[in-house]
Amino acid sequence: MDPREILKEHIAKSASLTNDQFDYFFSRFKYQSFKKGQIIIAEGDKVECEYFVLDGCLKSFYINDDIKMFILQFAMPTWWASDYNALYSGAKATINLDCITDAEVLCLSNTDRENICSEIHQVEHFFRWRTNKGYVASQKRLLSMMNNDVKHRYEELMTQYPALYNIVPKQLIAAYLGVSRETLSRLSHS
Amino acid sequence: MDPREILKEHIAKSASLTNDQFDYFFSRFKYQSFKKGQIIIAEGDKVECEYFVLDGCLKSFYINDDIKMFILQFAMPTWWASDYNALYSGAKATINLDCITDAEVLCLSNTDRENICSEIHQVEHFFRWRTNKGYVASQKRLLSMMNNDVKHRYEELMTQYPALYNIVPKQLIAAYLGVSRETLSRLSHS
DNA sequence: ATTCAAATGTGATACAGGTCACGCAGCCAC
DNA sequence: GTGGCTGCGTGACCTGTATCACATTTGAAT
Repeated sequence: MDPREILKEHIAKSASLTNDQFDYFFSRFKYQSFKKGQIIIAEGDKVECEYFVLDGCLKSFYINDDIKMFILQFAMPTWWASDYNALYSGAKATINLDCITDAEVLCLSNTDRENICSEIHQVEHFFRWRTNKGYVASQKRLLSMMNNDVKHRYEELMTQYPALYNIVPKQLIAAYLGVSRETLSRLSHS
Repeated sequence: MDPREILKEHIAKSASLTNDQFDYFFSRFKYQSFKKGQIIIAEGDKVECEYFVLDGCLKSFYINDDIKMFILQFAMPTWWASDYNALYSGAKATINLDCITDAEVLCLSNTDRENICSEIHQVEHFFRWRTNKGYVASQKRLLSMMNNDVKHRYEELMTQYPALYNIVPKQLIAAYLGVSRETLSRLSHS
């Protein structure tokens, strides 16, 4: 399916745009493709864009002072990713974004998003709903982190996103669950 | 300061409404006051509203099967609170909301919010930005949970919201940080 | 002022998960 | 092929935090 159709179908789930409105909206996106391992946003960068995944898998993550990685999000097709704190506030990136597999994305700048949001009410509606969903998901994950043990969280993740099992190295799954790779390994084999 | 002015000032930070628009917006809110300990949303309830805090302090929390409490949010004046998952999806509440102190709130129904959002573009803009901020804050807290130890998280919380120290029992602070009250107690005294 | 319940402090013990160390298997480059 | 890199499994040991138990303080209600 071509990028235009993927985005159109995605938007249609929560907002109704006329064809002209959608064309205008779509024209603000820039198609980009990346190779496995390529870095899209690095800590310290100025962040100008957010990314809509068409194909492949990205990860957004934080690296702490002990060089330990914590994964915020695996971004699969039709997911959005960026360092939203940096994007909205204009601060330098603290979050990294890179490619777990080869990937194709549509890229939308913060400026363009804000402009379209104020020009087209339904586009603003769409972004409100998208962020709502993200907010609710983030709270759920926070609760799960506090409430459930590693095994439970692992099974939860695998049930919800079975595709990850084949695509994503176990190390990264561990970094998402917030445990060491050793502990995760011991879980699966006992 | 009266409720109308508190809300007006709050909105003005991220959206510009005409006086007429604001009057219409404000007219959708219902003033309510609660006593310390009163329950606003209980698990299993149908959730119709979200709440804008004028005065006092609320907490939203989850109780797991072992009857352990996890606090999602302390809601201070000008903060919003509800079980947003239930509110948006129509599902029964899984989150509870109650009053740590006597409290005054403005209550807005989901239906009214959606109607005003579609009637007044700037109101939709406001709610998009509010949720953005919540989303970013929630991600920050998730990272802090994964990355920092209890002591660090405690100091972070006290630095950011020193008012909590006097208002909120330590037990509840522990439930927010995701540790036992005993561990938190030992921290402060060593 | 007295009483009772809730909140807090503190000791002893148990255990999940972290850390360090090592070995092995797969895979790409040359 | 062979060297080197990355990912994965596993053993031994250590540490932070939970849990249970009980003492003490605080604060609200009468």
